Amino acid sequence: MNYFLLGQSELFAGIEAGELDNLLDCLNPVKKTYQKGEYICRAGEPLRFMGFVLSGSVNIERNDAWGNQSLLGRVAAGEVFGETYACVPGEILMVDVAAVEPCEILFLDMGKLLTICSSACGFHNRLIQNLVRVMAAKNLNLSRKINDTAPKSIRGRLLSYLSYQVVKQGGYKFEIPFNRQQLADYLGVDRSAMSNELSKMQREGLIEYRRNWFWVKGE
Amino acid sequence: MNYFLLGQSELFAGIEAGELDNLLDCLNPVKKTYQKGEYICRAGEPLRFMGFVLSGSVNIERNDAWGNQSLLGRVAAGEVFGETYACVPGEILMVDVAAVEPCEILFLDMGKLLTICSSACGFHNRLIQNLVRVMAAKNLNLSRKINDTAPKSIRGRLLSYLSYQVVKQGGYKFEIPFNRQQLADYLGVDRSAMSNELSKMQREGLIEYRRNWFWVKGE
DNA sequence: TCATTTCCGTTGTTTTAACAACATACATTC
DNA sequence: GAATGTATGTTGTTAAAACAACGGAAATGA
Repeated sequence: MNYFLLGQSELFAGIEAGELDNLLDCLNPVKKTYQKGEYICRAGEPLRFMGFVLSGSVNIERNDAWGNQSLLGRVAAGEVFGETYACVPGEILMVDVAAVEPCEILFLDMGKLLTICSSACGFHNRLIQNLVRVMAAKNLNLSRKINDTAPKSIRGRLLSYLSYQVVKQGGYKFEIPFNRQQLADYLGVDRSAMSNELSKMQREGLIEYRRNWFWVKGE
Repeated sequence: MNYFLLGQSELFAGIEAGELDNLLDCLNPVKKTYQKGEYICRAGEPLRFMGFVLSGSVNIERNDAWGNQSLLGRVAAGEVFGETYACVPGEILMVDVAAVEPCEILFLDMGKLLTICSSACGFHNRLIQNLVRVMAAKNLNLSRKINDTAPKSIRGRLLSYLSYQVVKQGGYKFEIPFNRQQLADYLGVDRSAMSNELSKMQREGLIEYRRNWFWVKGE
């Protein structure tokens, strides 16, 4: 097990390496590996475990009955997915989870995780607090996506997304983690129309960009 | 304090009346009252406490700089709001919280809530598990809103919303909790255009409706 | 019951984004 | 470095939603 990654992760933050063994014994996780492009979970299935990405990264996607795809987010190594569904018994997955690259996933039983196991593993409490923070952060990401898609115009959505990137990345020049098609999916707009709008915004001097690098011009 | 409501709520579910006193002593909550239309929290503020609605109900709204309003949801008595923000120190509110009617709010300190207080209040663990489930449920609601606004067409959004109501309310005839303007805000579309689309769908025999009552016709 | 207000549906116009099709730039591989 | 494939940008057309304005129905309150 990669203890360094675990220690670095949000979920296991603040738990000492010595305690991790106890904790993992208590949680009894299952490790699985996946190929690039392989589906880890499919919409419609129930989910009893939460997933912790040990290596690689996964996409959270929604593919509706008519073939429209919407990229909801990406989960990198050290991050988790499915914790929400795993908390609500009987709830079925609304999204697909797919491996972007080869990856290893650690599946954690939510029932065991939420049950304090007497004194055997002293850091169990800490784990739960971390989980709550992780869920809160994820919640905020969802809220952010809602904000970014709330404006009716493509420009409004782009400005919402880019403004937040300025704050998040702490500067007016930054790199975004999406290509055009993915950004368009995230914002719920047509790619070419979005490219068009980006061009206009650049001509008007609002922004400059080159591939994935953006420069938002002042206030 | 209304112990009956507390016992009925998700957050305090499974905690006996006798234990509630200990628990509340430990949490040391603050109670405030608000008038109809009054803002309980404003976007841009940080939030150190989570809110528990003792009576009345509140709207979660987003009002952007250009005056566009988007209704994100409603929180009724016995439900909570702001728990996400309260979990992430330094995070500022992206939304406004407004009283729909006169209401009483109990503010709970998240720091105290997440810290297990030795053996004094035995149901503290239960409270935390409840909180996690509440956050998960809220998370799913956000996901649902994202799903409902993912389709590009008004009809697609309506079908997404109505299909879920069928599942949620367990039947093809149901009442929705929004008026037309609020539903349009929730779906992120124009009210009159939505009315128009509803008419079309009724003419085509997909649905029937009368005010807030809807009847979704078959599969 | 009447007056007032709020809510809902309809229509026509305008704006905007989706869509399709193509051109160009970039990256990758051999 | 040539060839291929992928990503991005551009343009014109079409479809759809936003918008504005209004009429009528239903709820509300005196």
